[in-house]
Amino acid sequence: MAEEMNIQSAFQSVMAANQDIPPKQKQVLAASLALFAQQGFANTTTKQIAARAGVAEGTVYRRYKTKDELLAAILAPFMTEVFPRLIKEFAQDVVSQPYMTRHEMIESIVVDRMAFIQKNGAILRILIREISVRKDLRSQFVSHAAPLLQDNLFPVLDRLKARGELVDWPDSRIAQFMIGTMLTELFRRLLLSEDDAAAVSVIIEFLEKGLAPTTK
Amino acid sequence: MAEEMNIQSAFQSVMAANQDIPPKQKQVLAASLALFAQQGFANTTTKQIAARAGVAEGTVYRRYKTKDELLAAILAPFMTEVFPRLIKEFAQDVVSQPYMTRHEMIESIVVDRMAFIQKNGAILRILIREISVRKDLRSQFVSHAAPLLQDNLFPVLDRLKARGELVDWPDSRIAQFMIGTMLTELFRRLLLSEDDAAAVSVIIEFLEKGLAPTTK
Amino acid sequence: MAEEMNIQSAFQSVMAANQDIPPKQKQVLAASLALFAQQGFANTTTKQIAARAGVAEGTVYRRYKTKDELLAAILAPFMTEVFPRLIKEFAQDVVSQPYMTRHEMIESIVVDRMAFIQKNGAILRILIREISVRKDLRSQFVSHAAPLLQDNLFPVLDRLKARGELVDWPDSRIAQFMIGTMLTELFRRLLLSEDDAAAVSVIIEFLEKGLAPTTK
Amino acid sequence: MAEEMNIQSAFQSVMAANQDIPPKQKQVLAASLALFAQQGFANTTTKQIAARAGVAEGTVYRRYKTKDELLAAILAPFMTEVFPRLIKEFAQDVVSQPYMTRHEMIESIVVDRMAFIQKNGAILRILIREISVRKDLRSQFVSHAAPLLQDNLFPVLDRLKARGELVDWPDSRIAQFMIGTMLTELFRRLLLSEDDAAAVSVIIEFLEKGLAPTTK
DNA sequence: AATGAATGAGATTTCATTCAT
DNA sequence: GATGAATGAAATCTCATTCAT
Repeated sequence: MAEEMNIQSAFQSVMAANQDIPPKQKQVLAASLALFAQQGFANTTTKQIAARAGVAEGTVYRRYKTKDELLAAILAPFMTEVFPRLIKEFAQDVVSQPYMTRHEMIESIVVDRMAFIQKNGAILRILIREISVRKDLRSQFVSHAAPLLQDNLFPVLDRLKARGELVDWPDSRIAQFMIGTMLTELFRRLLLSEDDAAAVSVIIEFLEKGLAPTTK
Repeated sequence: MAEEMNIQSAFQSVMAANQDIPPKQKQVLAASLALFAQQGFANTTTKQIAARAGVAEGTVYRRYKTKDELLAAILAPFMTEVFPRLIKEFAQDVVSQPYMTRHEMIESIVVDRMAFIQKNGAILRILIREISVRKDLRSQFVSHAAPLLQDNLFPVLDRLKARGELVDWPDSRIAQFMIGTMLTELFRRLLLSEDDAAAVSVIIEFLEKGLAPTTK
Repeated sequence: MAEEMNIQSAFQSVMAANQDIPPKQKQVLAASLALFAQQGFANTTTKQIAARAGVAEGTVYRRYKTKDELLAAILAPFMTEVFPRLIKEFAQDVVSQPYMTRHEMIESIVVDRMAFIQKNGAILRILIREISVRKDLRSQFVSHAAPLLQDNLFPVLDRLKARGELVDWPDSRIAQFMIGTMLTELFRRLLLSEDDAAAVSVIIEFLEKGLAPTTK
Repeated sequence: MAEEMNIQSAFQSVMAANQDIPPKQKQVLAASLALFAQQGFANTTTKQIAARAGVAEGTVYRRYKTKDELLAAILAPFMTEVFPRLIKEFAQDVVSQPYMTRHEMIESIVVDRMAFIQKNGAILRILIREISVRKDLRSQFVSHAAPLLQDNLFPVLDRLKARGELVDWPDSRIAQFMIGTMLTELFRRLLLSEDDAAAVSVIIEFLEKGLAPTTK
């Protein structure tokens, strides 16, 4: 699937969004990303970041004037570029196939999105944790994501519902189950630290059945 | 349902597990719980806890000698008592009804567990967040939860599988989808800050269909 | 003169304005005052303050959350209490003697104000230096001092002018010369580090002659 | 008055004393001067200087190896050249007119010196502030200025005193009042940010009367 | 038991200065 | 010469923890 090629890892995207950055600054960004994901933002010191990046502590502050800006530099391009692109790419794929079945749609979503999640697990972890802790980030995220879903995912769902391919629940609920189920894989891997290649196909089957229309 | 009555809110459980505590210490515990859930453990200062509890900062330390002990005092009883009881109660219910259908089992699980999640969302949030950041807590949790599920949930799943009531996936995967789906509700509510009374029945239907055996 | 007794040293006033302060906090305030006066605010580190006060560095921040607040704690009571009281006390003295001569007025002003300047040289040095460097402090000072002079000093000057006891210059100019001349003594002492007991009488004579009406 | 033409602005003098300086270094010097005067030396960063000068931060250090040298480059020529020349020029004027009256002398001093103060207010502000904070600068200034006044101003004062044109106070006191009164104008302008063309003549009259011999 | 001032280790941040390009 | 990224020492500030009252 050509689309898959388009999905860049969020880390690369963060870097792309921070073009023309001197190499040491990239190291700082990479170190921050790794440490924030591993230990959490609040538990990571700039000293650790500097050590991991192999730079002096002052260097951490050269481009990003506060630790919070460092977090923003990681999350912002993700929310404003990577995430939107991800959703729009999906929409394009789907719109070009008006007579998609539920299976085709879910497979189309899950395969690419799971690849994305696996590549960008680190940033997603940071995002999820910080969203649950910072009100400002939460509303920023909601105001970014809501219209994206509204405009790109929901019309597709509605069309499928109209054709009797999808259960008749509110779109937000269907999205909750789709996204949530994919994210459980992130959590599973955290706990079991094991990789399961079969995960994708199982998730597809689970969603496909779970979201089938109610048969009375 | 009688069982529901048995499910105490985690906070009450925490308090129960900390019996004979002077009132000020209870206030400290309650304040910590609220603040940890809202802002995260690392972002909460003992000063904030003291203020919220209406006590002096020194008082925070009378019973719990470190901030970490405070976290432990909240999470430990939850993991060692509340959580096990929750699962065992479920097992007892189910074991007494050998010919349960998938629907009955899932309903039996979800109704009570969702009530539990809704009551104890605060502690769960703390637990999930801290588990993702502390390796020790993670292995502690895994070594607690794994046998519990192994001993209580998995036999039930196996029996249902044997009777063709349940899809033939590894138990851990089925548990992942059941627990994960229920937890998505926590996250949904965090983002949308809206309560949906219909959530439970939708989740039941979603799981029931999603976990049905593959029909070929 | 009874009034002289009323003039408290600004340091005592700063302390008075910071009543019920634990002794260590007073030491912090006193150390800050001394060091700011000696080395300037920007050249004084909180480490120096802590060392001079004989406390830990954290103690410096217990009551005053920033170094700037420490400066404010010293200057604010001076501007809002000591300085106004100083001017009002003068006004009361003078108002009770409607037929004062220029000599009497100037003597009445200079004697007490010079005592004040000598006692509070340290704070005045800080105030003058910081005023010349911070725009906010400057306008704060102007908006405090201007009405005070307007209401208390200028009417007295006008009355003397009307009686031909005082040169017919704008009040602000007369104030400039009176205050300025007194302050030159501060600067002289800084440079020569010598005390001249005769200063007061010389200043009185200089002002008395300098501010006499123009004889044509 | 021809002399007035001779008085160059201190900035020009500073520049003159730093002849053969590449243009970028001049910009650095000018930026430093402006910023030190506005914000104080300690509150000005080399980054600000570089930005204001329109050069890179490294360039600030090409000629002046430390920030202190930058201050020295501004103040030194002022103290060693501008200031001495100012006083000597005055002396030459006066010596050539042995029968000067007090009015003539004061006018001769004040007119030119006030022009000087107005032109060089920025440097004077820096000088005064730093003198009050640095002991080395203070003694340097005293050892420079004292003999200059001793040799050039004091003989003139003595001659006038001998002729009964001037009050019989110590020369240092008379100098204090003359210089101090002129400097009050600097401070007045800082506070009121208004220019008063009449200032010079009022100051002359004030000094002339204030320094008149005591009449008994 | 409770208080809250004090502590000091350590975190964040600043900035004069250096140095490779 | 000029640049600006990098440095690291030192400054400001935070906060879990202790302790005298």
